[in-house]
Amino acid sequence: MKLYEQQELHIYNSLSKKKEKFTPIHEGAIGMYVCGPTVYSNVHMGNCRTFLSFDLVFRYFKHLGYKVRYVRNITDAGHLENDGESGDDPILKKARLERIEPMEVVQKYTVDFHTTMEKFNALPPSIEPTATGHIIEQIDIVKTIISEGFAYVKNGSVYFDVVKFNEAHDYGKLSGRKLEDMITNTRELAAQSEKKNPQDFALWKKAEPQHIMRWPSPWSDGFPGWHLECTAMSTKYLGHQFDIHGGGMDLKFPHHECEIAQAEASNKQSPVNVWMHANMLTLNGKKMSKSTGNNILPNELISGNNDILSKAYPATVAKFFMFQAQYRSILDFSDEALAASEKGFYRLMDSFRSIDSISTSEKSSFDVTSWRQACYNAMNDDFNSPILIAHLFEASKQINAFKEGTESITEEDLKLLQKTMHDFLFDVLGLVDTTHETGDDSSKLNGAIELLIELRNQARANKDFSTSDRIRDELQEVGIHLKDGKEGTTYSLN
RNA sequence: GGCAUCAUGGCCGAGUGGCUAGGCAGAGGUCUGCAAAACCUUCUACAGCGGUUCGAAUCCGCUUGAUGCCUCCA
Repeated sequence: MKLYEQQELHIYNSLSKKKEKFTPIHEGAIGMYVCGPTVYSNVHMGNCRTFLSFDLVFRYFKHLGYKVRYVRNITDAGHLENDGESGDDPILKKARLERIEPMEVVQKYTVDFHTTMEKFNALPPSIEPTATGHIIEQIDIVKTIISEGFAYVKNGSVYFDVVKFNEAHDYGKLSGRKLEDMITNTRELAAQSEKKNPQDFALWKKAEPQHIMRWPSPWSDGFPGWHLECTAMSTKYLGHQFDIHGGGMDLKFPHHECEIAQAEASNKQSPVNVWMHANMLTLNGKKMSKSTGNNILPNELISGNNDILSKAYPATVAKFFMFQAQYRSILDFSDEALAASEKGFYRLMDSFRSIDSISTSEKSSFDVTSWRQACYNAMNDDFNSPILIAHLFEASKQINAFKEGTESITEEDLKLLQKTMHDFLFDVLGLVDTTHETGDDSSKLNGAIELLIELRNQARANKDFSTSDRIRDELQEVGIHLKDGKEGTTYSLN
């Protein structure tokens, strides 16, 4: 029996604005699409939060025993800085700036994205398609939408006719907007427009002569509109209708609204059962943003080389910090909050590691089975990782009590406790126990410190406290902290 | 301006119509040669004003404030 048959998962659906019981279209298998990055600059922590939120979702599905096809695209063309009217492609802009090929820009930041995701111990998706690799599929969809009567050609560009679409469909159902309101509240158009209505969006754009990213099409040499790639690639790899589509909250409108319109116009059916939106990571109370510069990069976090944080933090600590908030809540990134999470994280890891030293009893005074189900209940309730983490801390407290002997546990229960903690800490949350990373160098260091600890303890036994304190204090100065416990002295770095 | 969302204790953050969230910090204690660490115990709450209800921080309305989207961003 698969785990998912025992656990009832509920997911908040942005489309219905409710938590719904989750049932995949095909039993035991899930198709999930998540909007990936536009690769014209380094991903910042805000971008990472979204991808880590969906990494949690992916990991939990897998943990439950589902077969998951997780598609996350790389946008390497077609994403204009405004509305597909007169804007620049940020990739082209960057290429001009750095005097390199657009595809060199794409390559550079795709690699950065991948190494960053690895640092956060995020699993790679099952398929990671690129927009430029699916031009033919995108052209096909444009053709279909034109033949269905929901798009028009103007000067070699093709636009989606939102007003026409809205006559038979509901444009705005995802983001809770009404087309009439949008038309009423339209801002003044700055330039002459090829569009019938400002709400229309580009499916295909004719390239200006200097625009070097271009592909032939029936309408012009040009490039696809931004919203189109996700429709093309999700349809190709997941079908006309699939289980989950995710992305950042900021993509809800217009991007995801347009995706729905494109899919309904070309396939005559709503493409996605459950829409999930991860909320923003803010800095100084404002959304992290590439364009305004209000952001912090993963490397700046890990190296400590930044003006925002007082010290360097491991990637996994930042991940733990983010999972202490639910993915649908806005989370503010601050030194104070991160430091608080870091202490808790190490405490949790320490207690997990100490499970091995617990001696077991005939009887358990702690109900491991119901605690374990409480952990699942937390995740089953729309991936509520903060509640899950609260339960893990509760286990941590119990572990200490087992060691003290104030509570007891059987061998069988202890094994279940250990397995459950391991499953959630490492498989589901995808955390990394940084204190376990020891190479050859550190084992040499370890030997040296062990010797100093021994010398210090001898001095203490001889009541030669000036020597013992000197060892302790001078090690402290170089960043080695000695900790005297009941079972001897241990140490921690920095 | 339009449409949304949110407002919880010193800080970060869950949750809920009546029952302890959790973490960090603070306070007290255990341990210790001292200190640190570790562990135990513990205080402070639900923006304001009305309403519904036996009962609301939780539901409804208004006010105030913040944020997001409406133009590129996860």
